[in-house]
Amino acid sequence: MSLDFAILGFLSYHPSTGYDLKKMFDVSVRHFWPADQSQIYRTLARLTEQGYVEMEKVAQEDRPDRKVYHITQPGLAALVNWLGGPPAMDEPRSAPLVQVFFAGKLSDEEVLAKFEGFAAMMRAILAQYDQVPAQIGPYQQEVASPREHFFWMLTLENGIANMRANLAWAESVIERIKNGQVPQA
Amino acid sequence: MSLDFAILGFLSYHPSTGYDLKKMFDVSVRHFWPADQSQIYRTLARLTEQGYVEMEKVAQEDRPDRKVYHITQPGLAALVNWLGGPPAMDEPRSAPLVQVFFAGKLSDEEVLAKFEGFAAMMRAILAQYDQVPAQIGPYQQEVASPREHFFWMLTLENGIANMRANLAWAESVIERIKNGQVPQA
DNA sequence: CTCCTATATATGTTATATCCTATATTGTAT
DNA sequence: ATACAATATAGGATATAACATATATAGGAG
Repeated sequence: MSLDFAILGFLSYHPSTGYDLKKMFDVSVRHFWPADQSQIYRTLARLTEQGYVEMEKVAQEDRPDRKVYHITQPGLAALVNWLGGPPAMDEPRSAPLVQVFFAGKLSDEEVLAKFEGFAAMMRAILAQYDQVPAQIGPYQQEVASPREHFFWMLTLENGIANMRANLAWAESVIERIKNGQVPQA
Repeated sequence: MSLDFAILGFLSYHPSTGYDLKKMFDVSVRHFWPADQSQIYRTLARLTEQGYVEMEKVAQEDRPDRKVYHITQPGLAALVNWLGGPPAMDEPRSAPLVQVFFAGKLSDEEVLAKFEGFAAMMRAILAQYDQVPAQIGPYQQEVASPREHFFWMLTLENGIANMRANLAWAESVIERIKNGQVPQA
């Protein structure tokens, strides 16, 4: 469902092709809503059926025709309705936490390696976040007002805040393992 | 995939029925890996085909037979292999952040209401977390060593740390809205 | 006396998502 | 000379999940 609205959101900035949308996804919302290329095309087809978007073929020499999608009035209404509606709730799914939950099965050495792996992953993600502003820079000028940009940056702030909390947690666990504060079986 | 290992993990404590598993899920890992009842039964069927679990029918008077599943040697090996393997990575999906990303379409009043909704949700989740230790208490005695209990509590710690970071973020946004620090269109 | 909850399992349908592959052409790098 | 990346779209297969419903019985609340 959120994919539908994310696509409508991007189309509300300006008309785009599936290919364009994929690129925009990959530099912006991918960090909290990754989208497969084939999924974008299929969703575009469905949104067309629902009357939320319309398509115009733009012929090109040499390359396949571009199918440029634009949002319709009902589409814009649906988008604003969802945005202004109740806060979206989602069931969190975290495979890493499942590993932690049952990590008592492992030895202290294995657990230490696991948490050091987590910490490394989290640092890598924080490093990726650092590059986001530069990546969305081009789109910012082309597409967004300062107001829109502000909200884009809020999602980044949220990602950073969460990842820092996760890293601090992982580091505290590493400390406890090293200090022998983990109960033995 | 994680559901498979979560089920194997619980069965590694002691044999259980699908019904038992559902109850254990709902008081423990639900906060980071919710599982549908029908999904548990289907996964149990698949794990049986794979030879990771085996089932024994226990006849009961008056009620349907219990199908008690226990983990096999290959199942335990697969579990430990996954736990000790590379850190599980998962693509995060956050519908609320999609709403934030496109929230520039809304008025300041609507945005304020939205973030106050978020903050209320987060406080409710933190309140739920407070009750988790009491909920898993019974299982703790019956099933887990202090070592296992330690790792259970680590997942709770992680949830609390993340949710506090989220709440601080939401509150800081609310402040900025109230102080007129949000750029206008 | 009726309704709800608990115990216990299972299927059908739909939605969603992932992965792989196919098609077609141009430009760039090795 | 050849391979790879970019532009552009799309379908098949598979996996996962969500939601509703079905079966069957006992016990307690109102």
